[in-house]
Amino acid sequence: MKKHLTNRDKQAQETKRKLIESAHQVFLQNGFEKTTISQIIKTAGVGYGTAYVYFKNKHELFIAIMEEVMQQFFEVAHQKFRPDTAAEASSQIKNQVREYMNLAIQNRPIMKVVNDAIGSSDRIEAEWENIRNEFIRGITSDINHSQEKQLVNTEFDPAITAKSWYYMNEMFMWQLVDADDNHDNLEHIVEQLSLFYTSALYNG
Amino acid sequence: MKKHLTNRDKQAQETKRKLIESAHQVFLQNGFEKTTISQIIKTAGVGYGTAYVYFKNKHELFIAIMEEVMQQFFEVAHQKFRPDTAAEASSQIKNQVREYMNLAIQNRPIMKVVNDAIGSSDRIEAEWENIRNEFIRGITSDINHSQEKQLVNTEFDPAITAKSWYYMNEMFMWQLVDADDNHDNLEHIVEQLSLFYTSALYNG
DNA sequence: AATGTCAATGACATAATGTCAACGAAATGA
DNA sequence: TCATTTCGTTGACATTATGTCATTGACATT
Repeated sequence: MKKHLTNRDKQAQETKRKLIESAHQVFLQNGFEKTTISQIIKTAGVGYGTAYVYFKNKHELFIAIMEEVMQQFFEVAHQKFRPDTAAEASSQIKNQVREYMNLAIQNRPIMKVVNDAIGSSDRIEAEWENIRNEFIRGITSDINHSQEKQLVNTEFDPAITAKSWYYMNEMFMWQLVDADDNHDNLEHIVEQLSLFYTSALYNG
Repeated sequence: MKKHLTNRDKQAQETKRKLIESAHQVFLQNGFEKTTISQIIKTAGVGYGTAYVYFKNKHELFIAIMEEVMQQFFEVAHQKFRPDTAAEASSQIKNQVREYMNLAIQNRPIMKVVNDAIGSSDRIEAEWENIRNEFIRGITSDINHSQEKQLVNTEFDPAITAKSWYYMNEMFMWQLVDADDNHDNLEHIVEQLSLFYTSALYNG
């Protein structure tokens, strides 16, 4: 049974911190694939085996780095919206899309690496899948409520419609992350995506 | 200057064919990542270096295998539709979606590997990007025509709308490829996707 | 002070890639 | 027919990365 943090414990924490920080730096510089454990431990100034004391492999190390951004996405995902009119829906949807895209753009460097990493590792892809499902769950619930309020036609299957809508957004998000010149057309994309969605569900 | 195929040439052709065939088999069995050159050449019964005579690396070898399926997708992509009424549009869209999904399902084993491979290789991703762009180009042109015929509101940006619509479809396609139990709900998905799209664009 | 614990280490075994000098059978031509 | 050239084929090699593990020694405990 341990009571207080010993110096040894602090030292260990510090080593882990150095590893994460160095990994972050190296991942941003070289991308996911090209980054090696050797580069990371060299930057951190620790021995090779040390990395494996704290992380099972490169993927787990990267997931530790992803966590911060992931958290931000979860927060956006949890913002439910409960419009009472079609006009309200339109405006709220537009805001949520804008937040989602801005979040990605503001974290562009790390999001680029995340994009790499998703392709390279089932483990990391599963991690992103969590975010995706969180969004889809939220949207599904939103559609259900809108249907109960007679704002949306009940012939729409909430789960499938939610997926469709989320996928549209995610693909554009990755595209914004990739490109470097999207400050001008971001708002246009937000408008068009929202128009598509609200035209389908909240008109008619 | 060569005139006729020498025996040597035929032998070389045969070696290349054996490599492609063996690679196909091994890729289906082990997926893209886990397949190694050693496994392929062992199955083909040729020497290690031989693989590198015909293919720069594993990726290029896989692209040779993808080509057949790619061709089929290009064919579906090139089917333009030019509806004169909203009802016609709805029915034609539904058919095209169904064809796209069926094509993927019928080639499920290799499409699973393609999905792996896209994540693992920029070269292969670029190859798939060609198909994607071909679809998007076609859809964009379709929307333009529908707008000229006053079937679709001109506030829709054809390029962005086309991308949104295509992305929706592609994501569901990959999902159908992944899962094994989609014979029952395929038609439901087709209905819902088409409903989403036609509700947004062709209703008013 | 003696003993136990555990963070840290780097050499090793393993595995995959891409290259290349050399082999030898087929093609050429005299 | 035989000598010479061409070129498809080969596997050993150098290279590079991964994950493991026995060992070490500084720190904690008694």
